[in-house]
Amino acid sequence: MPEGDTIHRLAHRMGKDLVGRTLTALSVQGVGVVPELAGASVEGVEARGKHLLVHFEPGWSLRVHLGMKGRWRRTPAVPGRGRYAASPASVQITAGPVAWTCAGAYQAELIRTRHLSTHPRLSRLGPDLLAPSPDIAAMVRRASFPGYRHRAVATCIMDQTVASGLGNVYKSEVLFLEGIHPALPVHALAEGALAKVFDTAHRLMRDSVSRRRRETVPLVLRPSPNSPRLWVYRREGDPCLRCRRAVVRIVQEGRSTYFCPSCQPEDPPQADRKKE
DNA sequence: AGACGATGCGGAC
DNA sequence: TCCGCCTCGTCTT
Repeated sequence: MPEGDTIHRLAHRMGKDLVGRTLTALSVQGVGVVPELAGASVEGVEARGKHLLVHFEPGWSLRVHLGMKGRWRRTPAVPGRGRYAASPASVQITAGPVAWTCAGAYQAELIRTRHLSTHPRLSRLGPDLLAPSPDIAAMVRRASFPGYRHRAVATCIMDQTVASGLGNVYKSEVLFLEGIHPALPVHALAEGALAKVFDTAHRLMRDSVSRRRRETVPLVLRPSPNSPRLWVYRREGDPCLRCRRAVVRIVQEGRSTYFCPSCQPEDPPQADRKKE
């Protein structure tokens, strides 16, 4: 489930495995052999939004974006007998006793580390919601750009150039926790509401990374082990965990959004409703 | 066994 | 705003 929390969790695990080690082998689909990388050491593993970066010692970096279907697996390094050789891996990093193998990545490329700051994808990303203390004011500013203010808040907070790392699951969960109807345009929100949305997103995703599990409903509110771990996501027709009213699913720009019509009213009294 | 839908993204319209 | 991606887990026949 690759949203930002998944990628940051992965970067942490991969970093513990690889940082300081020497490459035994590296293959990136569609990329020829880079002679400089033979025997290179891994300097760092980093997540930026939904992008994973692996930095190598002679000034090269690997950038991988999983898209919806990509997956990483940690496997024992078995020389000459890749377990996943049948389905060509997007990426395989082998160092010492372990290999990290990625299948089905949306994008994978090797680039010069010094070119990262001008990379067409990376340079457009909004501040990372999983930074230790994310620049929320900058996110709010980006969401208020002309042309963005009239978009539905749900669509806006998923835009990776506004804030990076948030995906379709947290989109619904965060708006539920903030009591905001997903179809409201950004300009209709109460003062400070958007900043609270991003702050809540930061805390939810940070907790997911540290707990190694994506769950937004606190344990004390879950009577049985089978109780839902998410407030509204993928719970269409099921009772809202707060008010028991049926959760609704709408499609916004081709993506499902789940919300509770009672807890997230379309006409919140606190909203600034001035006409434009 | 087959249908369906999904966590994301960009290109076409 | 819609669709394709050719992948994979889950649900239905």
